[in-house]
Amino acid sequence: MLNLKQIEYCLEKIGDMFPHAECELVHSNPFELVVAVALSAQCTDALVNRVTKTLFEKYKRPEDYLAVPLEELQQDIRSIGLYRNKAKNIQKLSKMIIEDYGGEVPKDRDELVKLPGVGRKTANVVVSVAFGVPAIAVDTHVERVSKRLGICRWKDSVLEVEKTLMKKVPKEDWSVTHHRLIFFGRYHCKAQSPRCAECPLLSLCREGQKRDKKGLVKR
DNA sequence: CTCCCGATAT
DNA sequence: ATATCAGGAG
Repeated sequence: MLNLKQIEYCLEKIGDMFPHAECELVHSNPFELVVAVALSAQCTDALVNRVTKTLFEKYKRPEDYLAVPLEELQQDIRSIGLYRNKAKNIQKLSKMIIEDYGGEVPKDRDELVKLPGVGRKTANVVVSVAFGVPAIAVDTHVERVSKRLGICRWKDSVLEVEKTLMKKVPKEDWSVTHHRLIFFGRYHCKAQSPRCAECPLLSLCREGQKRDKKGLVKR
């Protein structure tokens, strides 16, 4: 496990690698962001953006998602995967935003979580990106990177990973750090072939010690 | 824990 | 062929 100094060193180096890390889900208002993040579960941002490019031309407001049959919305997002659950969630969430929140996306995370298809991770992304509230959304990348480096323990739940990061990182840096960890995981410390040979953190990375130059686990 | 699921990289 | 992708719900 890394101590605070080592964690700060890691985050500084990652910041050098990805100084401009930010949300890559294309959106132009909070409602579009909610939809985009809800669609992004177990799917790449690139694929979500490909679909929302046309989706957001057809569906502007929550009412628009309720104006079509479920099957039509399913087809419109089919290439995303998990499309039956996601289509149902988006219609229900649209209905709730109209009926319970006056047509506006709630700015409170505990309210966002009440929306179907919106869990803690998605809610953290929305408050952070759309409303500027400090938050650390722990997705697959943040979890993997934190565990490989030794910022947290392998057995930790995503909630425990989030708590650890919130404790180790100053609150004003939560959102930037969160995006930098995502970029580091997405483009460098990748799940299948991490680029350990060109990693400035190799010497203190416990997972890196177990891997060869190609980032493959040694036998 | 399982299920949902198509697209893409390896 | 298999692993992975800005997870969430039952």
